[in-house]
Amino acid sequence: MDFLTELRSRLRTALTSLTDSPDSYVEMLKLSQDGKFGDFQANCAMPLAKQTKKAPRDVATALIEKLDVADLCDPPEIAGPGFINLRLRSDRLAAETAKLTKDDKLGVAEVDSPKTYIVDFSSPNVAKPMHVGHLRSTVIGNALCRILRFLGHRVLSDNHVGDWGTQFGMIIYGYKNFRDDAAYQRDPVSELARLYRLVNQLSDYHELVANLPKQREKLPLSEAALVAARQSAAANPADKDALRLVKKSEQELSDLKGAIASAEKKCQSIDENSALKTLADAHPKIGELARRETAKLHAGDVENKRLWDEFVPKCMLALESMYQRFGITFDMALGESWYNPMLAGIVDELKNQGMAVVSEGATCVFVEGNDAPFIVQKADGAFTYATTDLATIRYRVDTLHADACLYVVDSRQSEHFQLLFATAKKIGYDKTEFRHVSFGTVLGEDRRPYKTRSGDTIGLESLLDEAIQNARKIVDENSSHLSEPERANVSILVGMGAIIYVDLHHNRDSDYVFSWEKMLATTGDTATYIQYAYARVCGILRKGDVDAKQLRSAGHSILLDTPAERALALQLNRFSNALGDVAVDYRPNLLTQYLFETANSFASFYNECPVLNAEPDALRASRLLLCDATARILKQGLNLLGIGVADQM
RNA sequence: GCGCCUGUAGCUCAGCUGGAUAGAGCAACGGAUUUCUAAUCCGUCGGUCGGGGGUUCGAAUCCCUCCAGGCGUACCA
Repeated sequence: MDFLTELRSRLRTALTSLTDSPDSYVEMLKLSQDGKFGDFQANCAMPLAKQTKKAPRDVATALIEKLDVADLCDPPEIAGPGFINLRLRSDRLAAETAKLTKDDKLGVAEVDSPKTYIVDFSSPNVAKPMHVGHLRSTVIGNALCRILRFLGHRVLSDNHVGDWGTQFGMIIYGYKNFRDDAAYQRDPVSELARLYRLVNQLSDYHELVANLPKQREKLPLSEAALVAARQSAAANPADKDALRLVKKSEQELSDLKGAIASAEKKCQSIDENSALKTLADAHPKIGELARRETAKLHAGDVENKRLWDEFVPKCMLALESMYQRFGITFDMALGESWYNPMLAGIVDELKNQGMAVVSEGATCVFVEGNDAPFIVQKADGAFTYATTDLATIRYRVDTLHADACLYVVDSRQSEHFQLLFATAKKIGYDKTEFRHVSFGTVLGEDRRPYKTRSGDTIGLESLLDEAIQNARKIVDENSSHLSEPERANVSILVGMGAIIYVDLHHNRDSDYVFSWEKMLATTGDTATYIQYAYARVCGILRKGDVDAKQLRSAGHSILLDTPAERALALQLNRFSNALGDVAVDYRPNLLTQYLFETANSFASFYNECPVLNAEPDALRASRLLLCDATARILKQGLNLLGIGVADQM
């Protein structure tokens, strides 16, 4: 039973005579932060006392009188300034735990009013191989889908792949000019990726070469500005603004120097490579020409459309193999191209309604409070991802009847989503929950975005391979009792689990530092720890030759006479609540935390309470039931995160 | 310039719709195994929650301000 939710509902009833707005007070009933304060604590008497100008302890006393929890808790106690401490009755906790051990859904009730969620995640660019930057979106989005679905919602996962943008023009241009037919026959996707990188690099080169003189001209100006700022600050040491100006000038100068150095380095790498240099010289307008290929594709050019039709399925197939490794399937993968036919209509509508105006040649929506425009059509007539995203909203709400649309996307795009949602609301989509489920960057040990030493982004494929290889070493050290195929299987589970868990266990808002050492640590708060706990439970059930189905249906009672058993039982009953917490603000880290605590409770129990040798039989049966329920919750919980388990490891 | 985010133990991070002595993991140190997997458990050490003001009976949490860092900011997505 979800005791927290039940107790809150009881508290709500008790509060009705004391306040008209019980909601915020009900929330103040939470898990105790310390076992000596009982299992739950209600902190609402103090603020309520302030409102009514009474003594907090008197309010607490009055509240307790109204609070009907005698069937659930020992008599409530008032402590300190007016905390109400609640401790569950052991008989009730035991009875509810017994019920949970027999429940297929492990005490998780389906939500009263299911919603239709569209979860937009992963969304790689088909032109480029997936890299570490796609990891978080993929992993967080998948976890949210599974959790919301388990709670009883209708969930549609959508891979909104980038298959229509500027990058496609680069591929087409590269294919027409630089392709290696043999390589394309052998491995089309790698060849296309190579062509993309090449065109991108050459086009960058020309842009940098064109801009370098301007930047170099700025250098003396920036230096002079710094000197002037320093002089002014020296003349007025107390002037804070002057000091600030010095810092700012220093920053700007250093940024400028950095930009020039980085540009020079990039140009140099081309200049020194005669083959690349020859190509660069032969294609001086490559950037513009690639953009033109995109425009032709969008305009329906037969040849480009044919190439697009040829490339996209190959790319999608390659992506598919990646998702298979994660065990992810999408309900749909409607890429940008799918919305193409609707874009002109969207812009027309915005114009007709007077919401979009032409500014500096581009068609824009201006949202109050934002200086930057939301550009729905560029000066050259091309549509942008803003247009596509509006069309997507229209489809998701009008056709798919979404109650909520989640976008699991990098936090750097927050401004885009703010404008997108504001615009959607303006055109009438004001009943749907739109939510940018944002997340931070994966950093390297140097606190810069995670890259290889040479500065390339790290491919996801090789990252996963490396994780599994590293896991294999650990498995070999620890599991001499397993056969070769078993070890290989466990290595995959441990390696993949490590990557997924590390990502999910951080608060999604924060950046995190990627570290192999921490991730694959065999101790502490890791996937491995939880997987191991699961395997240990399985070991007990296997060794005892326990028929789980029979065990569950035999009608055994649960006995909770030791602290370890009681703590574990309480923890098992929290599963439902933990999942609910995830759904409130789309935070999977609350589930990783719960699972770690559960595995931890089990480990203590395991240490203190013998199971197979327990006597009498009633105690043995009770402990076996706790083991079985623990295993099921750990397995189900990890499964909701996209992480697998093995019975032995 | 404007906007968003971040700053918590030596390290990596939770906690942030205000509540009791600020929590984990790692690292360090000390214990536990004739008993179901020691990839384990128990304990110790460790923090003026970036600084300063304010609101409050009560602030890591809310407000103001300063400092430090990251990101975004008109035709890439």
